[in-house]
Amino acid sequence: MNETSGTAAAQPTERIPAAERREQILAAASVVFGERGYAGATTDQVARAAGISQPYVVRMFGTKENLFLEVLARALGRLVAAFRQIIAEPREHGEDEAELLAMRLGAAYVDLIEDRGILLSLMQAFISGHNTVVGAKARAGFLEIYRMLRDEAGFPPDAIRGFLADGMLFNTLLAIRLPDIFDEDPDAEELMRCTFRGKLDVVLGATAADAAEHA
Amino acid sequence: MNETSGTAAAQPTERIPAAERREQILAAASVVFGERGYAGATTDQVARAAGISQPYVVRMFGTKENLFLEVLARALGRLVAAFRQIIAEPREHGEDEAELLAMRLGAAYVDLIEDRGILLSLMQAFISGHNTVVGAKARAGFLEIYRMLRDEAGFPPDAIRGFLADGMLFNTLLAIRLPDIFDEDPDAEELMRCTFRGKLDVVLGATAADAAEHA
DNA sequence: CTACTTTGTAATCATTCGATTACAACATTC
DNA sequence: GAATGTTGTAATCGAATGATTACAAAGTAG
Repeated sequence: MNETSGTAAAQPTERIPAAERREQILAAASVVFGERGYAGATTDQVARAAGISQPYVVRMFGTKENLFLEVLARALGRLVAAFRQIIAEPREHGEDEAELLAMRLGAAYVDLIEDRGILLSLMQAFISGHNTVVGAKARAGFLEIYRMLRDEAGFPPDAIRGFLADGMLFNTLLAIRLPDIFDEDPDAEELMRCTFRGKLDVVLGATAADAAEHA
Repeated sequence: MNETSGTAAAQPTERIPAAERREQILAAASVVFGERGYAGATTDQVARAAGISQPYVVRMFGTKENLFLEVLARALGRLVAAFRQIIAEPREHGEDEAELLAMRLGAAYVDLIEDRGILLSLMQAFISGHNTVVGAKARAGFLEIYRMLRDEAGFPPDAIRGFLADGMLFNTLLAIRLPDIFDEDPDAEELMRCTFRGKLDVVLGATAADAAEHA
């Protein structure tokens, strides 16, 4: 259960209320699961990212699967909350009302990348459909988003499809780490630019900050 | 290295030329990796799906990582071949020429689901960007598709984004196994229908055949 | 028939990893 | 200042898994 500890100082670990520690672990687990997937991540990696010992992670969440389910629920909660806030905002009615709302929701979605791990762990859950329990939660979560777009945002079917499709492409380009090869292949940046338009700076800012954090 | 063997008869395993056996393993691995991901799949599961022993899989491909890389290359090859064939087809020029080509490519993409595992293992590779060697191949593969749409199909940026986005949503709904809950939640079918339009029958046919095969 | 190559498996090894146990340090209450 | 609860870790266990080894059976060449 070892792993070469990074340069981060291994302080004697201060005592912290369980609720607060819980959120720390969930935040760390979001990043780790988002990067490596459910099966690819280890509880030890999560523990190290959270600055605590591996047994503590397991005891607090029972099982690794349970931890992942909570990460998924947390990510879904953040996403839904962000969307609902946009939808609830007062907006003037017009012919392009739906289009404007879609733009705002899209911007909110892109901004979610700042909360490192949210979108990636969501995506990791989405492709775990084969897993009985994780898959069920992922399907339910996806449908919740669908219903929100349909009922609360009032999107017509084509708008829903277009919005979800853009989101999945966003997630994929994020997961595949296209910015990592901007130097080697200019097409990588071109594809990112053609996908994100003006919002590319936000994405690059977040991924660059993450890369620096990793170094 | 055990696992409850299915009802499939465990024949004494006939001797088969290495090249043929190799393709069998790759086909089986496509399905297994597509369902469970790179980290989630085991070489033993691949071996059982191919009807041979686990050591043989490892010896033929060296490592699990190598096997996954070959699965990825094979999937990418099939996709590129299918696209190139459509692009090479003679077509009359008109104002909606690009749109028609996009429709045909989209149909070809959906049809790829028949070759079980191709699209899912591709998607699994796309979200493995964190893995150094797999991630590099996945990025290169994605960019190859991008270049094909841009240079060979002659798509404008917006068409590329739309096409790729639809494809990623397709992959995601496929991976999340939405058809599994058509009975429980009618919204699941509604979302599938809003995404695939007329092509839903093709998708359902393929996934149903796969489900029956699993039973 | 004998030697050699190809195709395949059984047995097993070393590692990894999730989980458990036992215990320690700190805080709180009475 | 005991007693009790909270927060945390070290040590370790058992199962899973990728990989290796040794071996067998079938084909092929001479």
